Amino acid sequence: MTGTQSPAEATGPGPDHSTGPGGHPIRVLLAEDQSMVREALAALLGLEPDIEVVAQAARGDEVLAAARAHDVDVALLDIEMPGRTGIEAAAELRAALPELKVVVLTTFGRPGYLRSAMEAGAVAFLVKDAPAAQLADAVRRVLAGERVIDPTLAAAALAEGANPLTDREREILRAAADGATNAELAAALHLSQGTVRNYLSTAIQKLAARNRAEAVGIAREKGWL
Amino acid sequence: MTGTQSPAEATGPGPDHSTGPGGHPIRVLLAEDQSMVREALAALLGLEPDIEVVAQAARGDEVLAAARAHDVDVALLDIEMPGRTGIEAAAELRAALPELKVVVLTTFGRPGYLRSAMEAGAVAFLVKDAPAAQLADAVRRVLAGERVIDPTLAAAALAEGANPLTDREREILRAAADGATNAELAAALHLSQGTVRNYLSTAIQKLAARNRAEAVGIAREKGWL
DNA sequence: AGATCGTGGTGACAGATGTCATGCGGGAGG
DNA sequence: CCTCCCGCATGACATCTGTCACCACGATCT
Repeated sequence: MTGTQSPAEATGPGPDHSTGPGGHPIRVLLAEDQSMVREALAALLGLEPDIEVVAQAARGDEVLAAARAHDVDVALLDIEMPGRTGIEAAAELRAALPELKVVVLTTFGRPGYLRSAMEAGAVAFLVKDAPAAQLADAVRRVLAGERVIDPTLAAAALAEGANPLTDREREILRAAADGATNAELAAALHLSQGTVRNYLSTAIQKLAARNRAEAVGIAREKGWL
Repeated sequence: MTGTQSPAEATGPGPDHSTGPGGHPIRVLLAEDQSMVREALAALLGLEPDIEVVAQAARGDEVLAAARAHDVDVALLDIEMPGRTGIEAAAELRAALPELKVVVLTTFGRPGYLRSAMEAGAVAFLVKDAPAAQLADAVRRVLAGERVIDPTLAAAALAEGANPLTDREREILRAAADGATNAELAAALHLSQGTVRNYLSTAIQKLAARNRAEAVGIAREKGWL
């Protein structure tokens, strides 16, 4: 199925070839920090006659400007990016360009991510280990007004329930993630050591962990960090 | 801000690297667990007239069989894969098919990974946030007998020095990574609790960490885990 | 033969961590 | 109004963790 020609550059002068649903090719913004992956995805989408990658971003904080500059129909956002996460960028896009359809694309199918993405205004959520064909498919479907979400993940997200951690607990757990001691956490967050230990203790119990390290692992896995 | 210049393509008056050993297109095996990324990379390589992706693998333990079945010239291996890491798969390939050129491709430019990859017989080491053009380029160059390594990373790998941890220390640190307690580690590894603590203590000191959590983080970052 | 190193162990000790009871003040909601 | 919950704090207590000294065996190297 890789019998296509046209090695034209993705960001190059787009000749109007075959038409998409709206009459013009679908204009896509692709945001992903790893260039090799980003350009590979662009190549993949470039094989579709009705899709055109008109802009690329390597950082979350470049997304909004790029979307504005290129009159984009659909934005494909990776979550893990420097500058701003794809989720934050999605929220920004929704505020500034409500017409734009946002697809969140991620390595980790964490239920908490799905939840946050939907709350940030995304209309599709794809994991990178889904078949590649789903990517172009999702682009077309969101433009048609559909939402695209892996049903398994959706079920998992509902089953998990919401994040049980309070803001403070999450903040402290995040700060503790890289091995800081209680004293350092207390200093960094302007709290007493006892308070830090209390928050950590309740977080550990809420997550059914046996110590802070496991708590960090669980929270991370569920996308609650 | 990846200013990729020199998009020189194979049709130009360059060196004679437009075909594989027998005059046929270069036969490539692509191993990467995330289908979307794998198929996207395949699409990218498919744009090159002298390269053909003849086999794909989604798991490390499928690599050898796939390479054998398709008479492959170059194997492109991701490191993080289920079943077997790309590094382990590289060692396996060198033992079974010494002619085959192995390119290791990874998300994380950890010096320890580079070192392990080279020891496992890889002849090229690419990070996924390098420009996409380097991928096809590396494939051609390894087939021509060159080694392809990012000089910055090579310098970092030399500067880091070798992994200071003994086998046992690494094993215990790895087991401790997800929050197990000393008692659990002792039980799992058939050691006494005191021994576990001794090993952990020396590992913490070797890595200049302040506790096991930080030690795990440092070891992971350097690719020593 | 002696020195070194990795592995495995013990005992002791200080300090870090996790738990619990308890207190206070403020905001949200019945 | 009163209660519940969150943020913040303290003190006390038990356990876990990290460090240190010291021992023993086998392999390796000089």
